Amino acid sequence: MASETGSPAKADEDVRASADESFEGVTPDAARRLLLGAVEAFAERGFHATTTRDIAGRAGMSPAALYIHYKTKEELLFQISKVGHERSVSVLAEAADGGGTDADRLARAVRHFVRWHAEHHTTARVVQYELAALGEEHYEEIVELRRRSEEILRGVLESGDASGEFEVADIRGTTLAVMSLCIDVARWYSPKGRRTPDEIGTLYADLVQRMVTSQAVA
Amino acid sequence: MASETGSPAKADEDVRASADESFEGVTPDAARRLLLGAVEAFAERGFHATTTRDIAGRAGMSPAALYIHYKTKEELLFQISKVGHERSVSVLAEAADGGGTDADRLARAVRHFVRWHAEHHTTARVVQYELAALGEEHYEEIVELRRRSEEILRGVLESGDASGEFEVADIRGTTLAVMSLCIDVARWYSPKGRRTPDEIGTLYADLVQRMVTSQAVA
DNA sequence: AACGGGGCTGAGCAGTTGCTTAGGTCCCCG
DNA sequence: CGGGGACCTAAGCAACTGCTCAGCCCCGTT
Repeated sequence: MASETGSPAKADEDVRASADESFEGVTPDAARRLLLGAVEAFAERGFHATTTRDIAGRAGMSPAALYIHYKTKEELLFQISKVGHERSVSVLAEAADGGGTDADRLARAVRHFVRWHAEHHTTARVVQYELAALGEEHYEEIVELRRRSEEILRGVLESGDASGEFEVADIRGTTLAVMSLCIDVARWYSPKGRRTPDEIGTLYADLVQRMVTSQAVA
Repeated sequence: MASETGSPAKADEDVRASADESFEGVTPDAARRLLLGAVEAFAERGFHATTTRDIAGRAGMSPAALYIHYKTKEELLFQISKVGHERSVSVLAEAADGGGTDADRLARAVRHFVRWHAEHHTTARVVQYELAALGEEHYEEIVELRRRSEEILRGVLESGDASGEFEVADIRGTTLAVMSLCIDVARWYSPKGRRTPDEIGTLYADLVQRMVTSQAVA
């Protein structure tokens, strides 16, 4: 907020810290700066309330420069969504694929997934809450990625349930609930809060663990 | 776990029922129609992507008519947010205040809160995800209401933890998690889905129950 | 019948939006 | 040296935005 006339040399570390290293590979440099500016702006104000002038300004460029690197404003959102989703899916997949019991895999998956949503809450907010602004084709492509993360999680629950390690009455519903829990972190997390991303991840992993474990009957 | 059936299927068969009976008291009629139109539009496209012309159109009126009943578009959002929050807080409070063990109170609270978010998902979506578009003063007022619902839930957890009925390591964190779970229902729920609001409420109440209960040590 | 006022509309204003276009600068290649 | 492509800007267009205003209709009161 309040950086309309900010010095161009300014918040490079700021942007990098809050807005992600996931876009490191994007070239040329100007295209990456535009992406980072867009992530920031979309997360702060939402897609529709963000102007192309704002995005270009954050990247230290004129409004017209945006259209050299991206066809439309929506394509900018799509790139963010795509890269962000790919990143989060791969975080989840890696955690769930590791060895150990199904309980281990589940705990690791939740912890890492949550941690990603907290650490990259700026990107995650855009990724999770601005989907509706995507064009139809782009939307379909993203939905496919989301299906993947749901399937990964469901796979762990099914495996644990089949082996008797878990006791889950409604696997699909529980999967959805766990996803909700993790995703919603991006909505409320603030680096100023009292908990670190890792602490939240650990807490949530524990809560989820309890959700799927059979209870001592009172 | 008293049976609190109430009327069997008091669901209004009106198609508009999805858009809420919470605004029944709003008069005159035109003002209410505008509110309902705004809820629909905001839920579909988001506040910033919705035009005053769209809202007025849904209410069957000319764009200018909106300004007879509301000062700005933002005030429309504020009214929706306020009424919606008041409604959801009162649903939560009523459920948590009822008798029974703390486990009963918690289960009832989650079930009713979730059910509200599913049944009134259109309103809930606006209420929960469009806050950022509110003006500063209005925003503060709404945040206060949200604090209330968090406190109600935390109260139940604290009570159950103190009495030994629950075993919660991190009460604030768990409160937040439960709130997340319930609220996020509004984001993904669709009446076309395979689950009824009541089924989701019951499932979630069970999941939360497990979250706060001490585990059988394997 | 005359009045008055709330409810509503058609027309439109000033400002903003996403995006385009014509032209400039730089640097790499021959 | 000169040509060409990548990159960027200033200026601006057409469309749309939230919102206003003069005036019309309708209805209960006098």
